[in-house]
Amino acid sequence: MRSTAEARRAVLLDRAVSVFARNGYHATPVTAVAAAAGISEAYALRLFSGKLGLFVAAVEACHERILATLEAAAARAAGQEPEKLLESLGDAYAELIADRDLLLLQVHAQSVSDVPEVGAAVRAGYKRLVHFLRAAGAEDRQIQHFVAYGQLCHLIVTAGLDGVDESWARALTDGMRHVS
Amino acid sequence: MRSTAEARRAVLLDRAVSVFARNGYHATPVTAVAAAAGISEAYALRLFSGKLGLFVAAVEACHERILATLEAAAARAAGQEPEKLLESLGDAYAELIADRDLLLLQVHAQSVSDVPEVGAAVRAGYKRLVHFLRAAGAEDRQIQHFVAYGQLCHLIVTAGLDGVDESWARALTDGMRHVS
DNA sequence: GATGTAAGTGAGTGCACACCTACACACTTT
DNA sequence: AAAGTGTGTAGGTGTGCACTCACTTACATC
Repeated sequence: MRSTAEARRAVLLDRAVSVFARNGYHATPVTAVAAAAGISEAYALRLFSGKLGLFVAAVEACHERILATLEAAAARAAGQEPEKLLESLGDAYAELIADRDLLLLQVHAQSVSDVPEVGAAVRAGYKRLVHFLRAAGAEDRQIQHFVAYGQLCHLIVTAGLDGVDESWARALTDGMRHVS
Repeated sequence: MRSTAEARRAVLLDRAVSVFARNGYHATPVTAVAAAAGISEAYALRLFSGKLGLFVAAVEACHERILATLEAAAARAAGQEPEKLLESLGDAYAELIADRDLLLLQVHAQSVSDVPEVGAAVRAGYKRLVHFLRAAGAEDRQIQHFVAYGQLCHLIVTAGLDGVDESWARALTDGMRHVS
């Protein structure tokens, strides 16, 4: 027993987020994820009972990490009025543009939402996000605004707009604070 | 000669938008698109020199149709002040939630943007959109807002949020005007 | 009616990939 | 030391799919 299955699952998930983020669900073979985690394809499949299970778990892990980021930012900016807090959270989300992985995976998950299990996971993620923002004191209108601009972040990352130095691209990226 | 190649290409493209919209690039076999257009797979492949060419052409057709929709809305609301005009355009875009196809394909295209040809097509689409909105008199800040909420439409459609009758989902869909 | 050309297809070919089965190893328990 | 249990893998199987090629029609031109 080199390791426990639970521990393997954890590192496999971590790698899965990155690898799936690169090419999406259908375009990444399980071998790629398994190789990144240093285990065999067969074992990876068995640890999550199939490719779909692995992907869904990766999406959930992605949500987990995003929520954690936002919670950390909220804790850091505690005590501010809701307006300022929301802005801090927005900045925190925009910071993820640098990571790319988490935002990319969100987009890939969205595009596979027609698979019931994935769609459910995506909805669950946004449900949690909305609940979190409400608990932070945000109005529904502000939440909608937050999510809309979050989606804009996704576009910026997937289309690589932050690497385009043209006026039209800057119209979309301006004000989206991130260390580029 | 039942038909000209050009005519075939047109109907094939039309079907391709719908069929690719359903399951995305990697998950839809060319046979499905060809069948929907009533021609053989071999011929479909040859008409667009490969699956990738077909997909990119479909994405471009999608942009074409969206721009046409917006231009029509702009013509309808001509003479209004920019504020009102932008609102009309936003409504027009939200109407597409009913169609689903055009918005779904946008998301799928985004998720395959790591393929250079697709990424270029996606960027070209947004470039045209920004130029159009500028010509309509919109400020960059308004354009960014327009696109952000457009992305929110994409989320609503792909995740099927307009079919979820829960409070958190309504926080995201409220005010997005569309005939549901 | 012979020749040319463009439209259109059926039947492959090869490959990538998800999943399975049988087996091997490590470590524990009695 | 024998048996049991959980970790891990090598290799095989079947299938789905993009792409090719040889071939057949439909029409045009002379």
